[in-house]
Amino acid sequence: MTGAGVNNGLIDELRDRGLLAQVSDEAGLTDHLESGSRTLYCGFDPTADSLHIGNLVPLLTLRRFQQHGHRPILLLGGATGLIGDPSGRTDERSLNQAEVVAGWVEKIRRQVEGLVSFEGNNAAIIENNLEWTAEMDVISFLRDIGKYFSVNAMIQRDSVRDRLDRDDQGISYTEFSYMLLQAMDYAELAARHHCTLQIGGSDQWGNIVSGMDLVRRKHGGEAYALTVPLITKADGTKFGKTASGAVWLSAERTSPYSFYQFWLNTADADIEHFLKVFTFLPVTEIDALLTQFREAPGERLAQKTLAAEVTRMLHGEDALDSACRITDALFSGDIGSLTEADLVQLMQDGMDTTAVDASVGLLTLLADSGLAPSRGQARKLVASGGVRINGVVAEDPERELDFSDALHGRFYLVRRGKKNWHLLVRKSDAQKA
RNA sequence: GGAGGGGUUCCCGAGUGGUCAAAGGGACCAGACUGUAAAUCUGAUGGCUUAGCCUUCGAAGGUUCGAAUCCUUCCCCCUCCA
Repeated sequence: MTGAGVNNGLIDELRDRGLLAQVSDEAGLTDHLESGSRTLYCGFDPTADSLHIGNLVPLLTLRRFQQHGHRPILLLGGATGLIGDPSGRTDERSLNQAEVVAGWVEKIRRQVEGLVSFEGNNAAIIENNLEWTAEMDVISFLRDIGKYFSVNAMIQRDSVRDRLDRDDQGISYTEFSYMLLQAMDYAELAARHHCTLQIGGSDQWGNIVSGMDLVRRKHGGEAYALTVPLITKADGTKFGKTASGAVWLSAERTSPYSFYQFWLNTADADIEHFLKVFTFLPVTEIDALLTQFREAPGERLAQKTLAAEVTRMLHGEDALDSACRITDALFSGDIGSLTEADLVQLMQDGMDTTAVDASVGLLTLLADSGLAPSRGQARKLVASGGVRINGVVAEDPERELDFSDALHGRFYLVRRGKKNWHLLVRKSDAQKA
């Protein structure tokens, strides 16, 4: 990764992995990439304090470019995040406070730092577009940037036209201007770092092309655009969502265990696709793995490999170990074999935990822990046999959990359905642990 | 501006005075089967101190023993004409 040599065949590899949605000039870009170490960028707007797994696709694509000898720039949208990208949105966004967005930028910065290398000749760079937009005055913006854009062309963009065509939604001038800001980023990075390629999700095509045009017009420079597909699932449901919401990259929002479980639950129909997109295993190795997997699908070797690879990459070896440990403990079916240390470990490894002083009613616990939406629902859940305490189906909804029959005298492992767990621990011991 | 149509529980959508916490479908949840998969089958899906009670059908009032259903005003959406 640190070498000067540039590997060829990157574009072909991206295509093999299903990572190529659109390219502005494939032959030209291929030559460009194979004739030297280039600089490319991808922008990430802070819309929350963490990125989610949808962002992983362009993020890992940057990493692939870096492995092929190119220099990636991670552009954090400290400015664009204040405006709101209309792409793919059917409604106007509400604006976030500037201080809040600035805080998000910092958190996201720390997140992306682990995914690309900052060593060597093609060390990654992190930029924040607030740097060159915050001080810009309106007149300069309109004269130096705005002059290059035709409103006639802008309103033809899908992201804008979708909103203009709607009867119930318009688009504000604020969001309409978004593509100018993004285009300006490309031009700025071209000037600062000789950046010649912007990548992004396929919904970004319009914005990226705008930037490419601006670079060419303003600087007469070389500029390319490439997008990766939005990830879809074979069953048509939205990728990246679970019952408890989006899957985040931050360990605070989505624990490494939950993250591991998300990948482990990948459908057979999606597994090849996901292995190619989300791991760095060579395609030949993935093919061999799939052959083995298809001989014994029940072993779910492919899912386990995917989950391990991605979890290790994002959260590290230790987090992967603990995720595997929790998984083994919970799904081996033998709760009674867990040692006290194992249970303490579960708690430390991020399992949802409630600590109480003495005793708590089962319904109250189910409702308060979020395992059930309400006491009434909890009651029905118990009636349908969907709740287990320490591995045993709970039959009495009025049951009091008073630790008389707790694991090691202080733990209750409560399970809803197959995959939803909650740990109840006696409070004095929770502090000690 | 004129003429019509409409806003129902997470979504779509039935319901035109009591038998309505509201058909049906989807989604989601649980159970069975399985591989912590898919498909399939079964059940559940407003809240609660759950054989009962309380709160919901755009909003606020009103009629009535009783309203999602009738009346009044208001808000919002759609279609056609100008």
